[in-house]
Amino acid sequence: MNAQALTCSTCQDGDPCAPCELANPDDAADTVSSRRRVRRGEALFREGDPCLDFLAVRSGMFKTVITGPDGHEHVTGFQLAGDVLGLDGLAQERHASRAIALEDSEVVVLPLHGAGRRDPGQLGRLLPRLIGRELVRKQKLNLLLASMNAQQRLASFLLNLSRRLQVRGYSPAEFHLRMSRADIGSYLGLQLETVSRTFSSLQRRGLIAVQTRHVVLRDRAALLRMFDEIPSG
Amino acid sequence: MNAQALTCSTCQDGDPCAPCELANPDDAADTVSSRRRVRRGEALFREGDPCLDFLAVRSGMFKTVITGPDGHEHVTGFQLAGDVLGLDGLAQERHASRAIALEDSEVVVLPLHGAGRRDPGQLGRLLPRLIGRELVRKQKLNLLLASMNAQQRLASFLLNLSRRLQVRGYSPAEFHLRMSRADIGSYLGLQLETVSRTFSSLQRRGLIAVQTRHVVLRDRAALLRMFDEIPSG
DNA sequence: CGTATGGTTGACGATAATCAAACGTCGTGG
DNA sequence: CCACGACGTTTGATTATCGTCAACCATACG
Repeated sequence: MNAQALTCSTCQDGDPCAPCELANPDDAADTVSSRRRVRRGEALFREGDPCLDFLAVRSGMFKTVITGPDGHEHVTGFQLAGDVLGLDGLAQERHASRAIALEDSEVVVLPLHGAGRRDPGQLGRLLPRLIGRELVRKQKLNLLLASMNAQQRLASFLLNLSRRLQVRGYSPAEFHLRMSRADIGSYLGLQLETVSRTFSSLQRRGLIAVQTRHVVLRDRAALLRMFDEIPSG
Repeated sequence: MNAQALTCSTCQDGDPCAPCELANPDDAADTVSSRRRVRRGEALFREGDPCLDFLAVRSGMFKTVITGPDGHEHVTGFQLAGDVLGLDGLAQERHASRAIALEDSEVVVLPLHGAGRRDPGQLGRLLPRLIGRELVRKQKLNLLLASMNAQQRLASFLLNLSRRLQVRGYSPAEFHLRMSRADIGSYLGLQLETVSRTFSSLQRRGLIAVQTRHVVLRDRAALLRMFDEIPSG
């Protein structure tokens, strides 16, 4: 009944909520151990790599990918500047996913066991909260994958991206997609052709304007209304 | 290419992996603050409830549920004895989901800020690992929801449940489902009719035997082989 | 005994997957 | 500079899977 219960202050719509994790990645760690540049297409880490620290995106954008039992690849998320990467590595102290830069990017390495356990620092205190958010987000993505149609999924994706860009000071109405249709499809559980068709459909209906990777959100209200459907129960 | 990279030692198949979290919930906390009994159908906590501690199942079984933007409910997981509940509440110090007992159950309350921050105790040191696992599990569920068909989803579900029961000393080949077809469907992103049909189909093929909620896994190898499909790429 | 809840099965239709072709863009090398 | 090839995108035609609607059964419970 109470749909609001699940939405945080910046998240009134029905999509996986991912606001800026760390306002300024540099501030988060007491000691920024190091930085690293990653070129477009390169992997920041891979499945099985030891995970002794984790990473915050300073600039650029990443996708995280896991490999299914049949060898098929699946995109589990997209990370913008300020987002934290590699939290799933906490389970085994080995990364469970692969992170690939979608453009030339820079990351900050945040040591997990930094200054010892006595003072976990800002970061240590933040950690449960960060992971909690990640968990909530994945849960919402589960909901999306389990119960939404193609249009709702794509609308959700665009609104989510829009909000995250807005938080970072970019235009929420007009932006450039850094990922391919195949990446979006993998993330949303759709084939790339379906993603393309759904883009076209939303454009015909006047809700957005698309030209390959350039997107304009024309009717945000209508996009939000796509989640008001009558409950099937 | 390397599908093994994602599977832990007790998890060779392609399903969301959820082994026993805490061998003995009583041991985990330095001080078990309290216990609580919950009757079948009752909620242990609800969305928005303050989340100051979290909970481990001592006996029985739970389902966790979130509510979508359209008011539609979605099952996010099932928790057996030893599993931890309420980790998604760490994000906001308020629960993001609702936990409902599928049978008369008992839980242990584990204080988050127990004996102060100086010594977080076993539990404190375990926490990142626990949440990490949860994250990995949700990620695998995402993969399932995004890329598997009905038969694979149900097979995955049954194999997962089987392994978790085995770890707890029950028969991995024959068990009783505590949740309804609707619950399974919600969890797997299928309609309850499809769940029912898929059960029947697996039975016709000789892979399982089902009678309402009683399940026998007849051909585990064949169930596992369902994930060897040729990658579509 | 009757009602309610949950499960099975059938018929049908809709949505998205698949297969296929054509087009645009970008980067490289002739 | 232009030509070529690789890659990504769009669109069409067709198919398959799953969702929807509906009827019917089984079991549990008051």
